[in-house]
Amino acid sequence: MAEPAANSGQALLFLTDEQLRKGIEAMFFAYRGFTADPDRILGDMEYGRAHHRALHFIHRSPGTTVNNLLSILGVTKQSLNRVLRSLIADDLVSSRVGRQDKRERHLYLTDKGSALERALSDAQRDRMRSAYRAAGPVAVAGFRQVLEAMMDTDMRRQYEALKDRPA
Amino acid sequence: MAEPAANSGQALLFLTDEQLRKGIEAMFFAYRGFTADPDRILGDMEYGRAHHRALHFIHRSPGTTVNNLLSILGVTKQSLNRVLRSLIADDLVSSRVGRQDKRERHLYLTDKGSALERALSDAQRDRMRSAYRAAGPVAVAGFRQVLEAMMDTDMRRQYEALKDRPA
DNA sequence: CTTGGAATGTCAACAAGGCTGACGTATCTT
DNA sequence: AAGATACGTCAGCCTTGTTGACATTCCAAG
Repeated sequence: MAEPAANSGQALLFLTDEQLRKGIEAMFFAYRGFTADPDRILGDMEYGRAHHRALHFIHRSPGTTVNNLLSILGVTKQSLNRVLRSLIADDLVSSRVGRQDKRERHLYLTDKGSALERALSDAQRDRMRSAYRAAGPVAVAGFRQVLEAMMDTDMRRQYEALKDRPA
Repeated sequence: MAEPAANSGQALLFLTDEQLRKGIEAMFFAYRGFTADPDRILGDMEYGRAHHRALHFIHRSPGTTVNNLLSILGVTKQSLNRVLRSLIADDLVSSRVGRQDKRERHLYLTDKGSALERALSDAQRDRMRSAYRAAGPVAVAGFRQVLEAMMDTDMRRQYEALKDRPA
């Protein structure tokens, strides 16, 4: 067990290795569910989960730059570039040269890209909604609290920056 | 917004698209943190996340068969086989032909395998523990509830089967 | 007892999507 | 004019997913 009996030994049972292991396995199985629906939709096309992530965050922050997206997704530019190239080639994403800084490319979803993004996020949201509904508002608050505490500080900053955006 | 105003319009604010989106993004960023520490350890070796998963579940269910592991991990047997082959070659896992059914291979961790499994799960547990501690027991209960509701039914069965195992 | 089907596991080859390294180009900043 | 920054791209590697083909073993029907 992880905790010494020094801590008045009663309120800390949720920190036992056993409880932590259950949390770890719950994370593993739940994440599979979390990605399953969009993956199913994408499986029929030439795209994958990486494309979904790019579409999601471009949707969230229209006009974002490549560098910005890079730091949110936490991948290398070569990796992102491969994805973006195909999205742009297929007219799901448009890339516009920056007005102030012409080195930057600002990314936007096209109508076609918005449609796919919506289909994917609808599927994912449906599952999330039914999980939320089943668990109830108190559980949901706890869910978010634990997840936020689990992030790296850098990621949490990215997350917080997006969190309370208008829409 | 997702919910019609029909539902007495007050207790269901946690089911708005906005709230669901935050949950989705929290899942994304938290999962990165969740895997970051073991990944860092594995990055220095010739192994990856797939090896970690195999070690974890063999540790959990010593003597499990390949087929069993397959259904837990949700990958094809060919994919798992590659991982197992290297783990066996490096003497982290031992594979014994079944006594009753000689088609089956029963999998066990060697001492070396146990040591690596422990190192990886220690790292992951440390992060989980500090997240749990930061969020508190009520939040943790909610966390688990939502995750369980998010799983596919098949996965939930796998999860439940492991959940209350002795050790 | 034999034979065919089902189940288990292995090997081979391919694709997606990460990674590093190196380089070119345009643009901004000093 | 020089250096830094933003972006794109080529080449090559690794992990980890996929399908297809095949060997072994078990079991049940004839």
